[in-house]
Amino acid sequence: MSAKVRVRFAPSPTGGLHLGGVRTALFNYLFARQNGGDFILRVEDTDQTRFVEGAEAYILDCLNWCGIAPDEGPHAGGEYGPYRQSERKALYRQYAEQLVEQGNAYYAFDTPEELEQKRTESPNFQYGHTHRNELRNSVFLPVKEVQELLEAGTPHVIRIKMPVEETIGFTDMIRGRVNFETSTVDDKVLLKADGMPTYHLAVVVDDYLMKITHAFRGEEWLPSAPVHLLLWEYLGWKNEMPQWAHLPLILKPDGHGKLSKRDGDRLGFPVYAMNWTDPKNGDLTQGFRELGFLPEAFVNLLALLGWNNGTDQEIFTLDELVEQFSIDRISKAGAQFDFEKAKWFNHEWIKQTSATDLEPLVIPVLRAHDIFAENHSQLKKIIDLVKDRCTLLTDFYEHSSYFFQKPAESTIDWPSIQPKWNAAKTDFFIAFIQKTQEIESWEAAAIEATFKTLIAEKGIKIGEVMLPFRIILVGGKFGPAVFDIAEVLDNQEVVERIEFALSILGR
RNA sequence: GGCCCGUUCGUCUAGGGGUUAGGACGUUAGAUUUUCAUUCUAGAAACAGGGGUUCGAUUCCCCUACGGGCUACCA
Repeated sequence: MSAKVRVRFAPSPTGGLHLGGVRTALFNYLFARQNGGDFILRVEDTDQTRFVEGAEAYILDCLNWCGIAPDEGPHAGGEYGPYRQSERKALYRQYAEQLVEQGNAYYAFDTPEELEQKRTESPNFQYGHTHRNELRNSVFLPVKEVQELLEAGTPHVIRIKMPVEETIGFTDMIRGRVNFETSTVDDKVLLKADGMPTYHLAVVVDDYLMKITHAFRGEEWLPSAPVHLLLWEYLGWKNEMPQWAHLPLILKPDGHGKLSKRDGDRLGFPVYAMNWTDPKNGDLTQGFRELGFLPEAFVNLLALLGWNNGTDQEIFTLDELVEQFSIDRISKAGAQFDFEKAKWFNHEWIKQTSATDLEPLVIPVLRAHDIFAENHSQLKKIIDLVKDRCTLLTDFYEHSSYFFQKPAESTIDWPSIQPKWNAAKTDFFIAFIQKTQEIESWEAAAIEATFKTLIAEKGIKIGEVMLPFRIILVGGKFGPAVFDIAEVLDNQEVVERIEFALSILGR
């Protein structure tokens, strides 16, 4: 009864990994870790027409980036493999045949075109008890004819035979009791004509074979639960059925409906965890990672989309989530995704991450703009100086580029200093250049003291030269404390920037 | 259309038979920052509607409305 907890994340390798997918994986991971269980990755690639090259490796990369790598899967092996359903193809047929023998399923020879025809004729057409006695299947056709069709190798599927007038239900860990009338559900295909199982058969067989104890999946699966329920029962595995939790959907930020990749494109935010390039047309879709999100922040914001710990705490580390996660605090209603809030999470995480931890992530951001910061202690100082103003990792470029590159003449905010410029100011800065040579220890406090002493000597107001000084150093009205900037820039660089400005202002 | 799930500020949510219905994002206003951002303080902002049950419902029940999901040989 107290079997080891085993959960699985079972994506289809059909493209980029969506926010909702990562959240499902995350909840699986949290639950497994919390209970000392196993977290399995199972690749549901039963639809050959939708298979996309590279998607599986990409999914794994995403999980690794998030820090929620599975224990078992095609990448890591395990006792319950193979972990790709395409490689398990041979396994499924016997179960489908068993169901046919038991009378819980049947062969159907109708072609997709025939069914399409039916559906256009009557919009509410369902392949179920109301129609199955008029279609080409082993329920309706004489035994002999069925045999002939089978022997002739006629393409066919196996469909579940939904019972009439039965109420079937289960207790969802999030929603409580959910009941269905079996007559309202159609006879789902279990085994396709190509011999591959559909999701319905595969999920039940594999969850059983892989000894899954708890199954997390999106709410969109709730309507097909009765099919799965029946399968567990017909296959004789009812007592081993996992407990289910149907997670609330992640919705579009505007209007309503499930969040999709298109919404991200339309509204200007990522939906995939990492960059994804469609191998068919080469289209690149930007991911959270490349946009400048920290994995800790990404995981944090996903966890809070539909879950909270009942307090005001919003910032959680993965370890804290593992410790505090609980299914009964998952909300029932769908959550609209809010990119502004997502950015807030990232900002918080950047602020609380040390310069040492940030450095390896900032280096590539700068390198993308041909800035090669080789002085590590200087770079860390810069990171500490500007990280409070960076919402995304990529913001480090615009907030620190002036440390590495002299502001270009064309970008300097001359209008803010030129109109009030005068000989006294020129005189002051020339004198300041001299004074900087006497500063023994080039630190913000010493620079400031020298600056202020000189102001007193020259009898000018500090307000008249502070802003010009800043603009001379960084090019505009922005940035951290000006003497901190001067310290990081170093003596010679400060002098050069002042001399350059004077050469323009003195004209 | 049918079936299923859901409904507290614009958004994410806490709460729960009697509360000034709390927090966060965003927003507004002030303060600090001799720059900008950060930060701080304050403000506006919600229980979908109707019936019950009850001394009392936002909270429990029912109905309606609205929203969402599913209704493929896709997952």
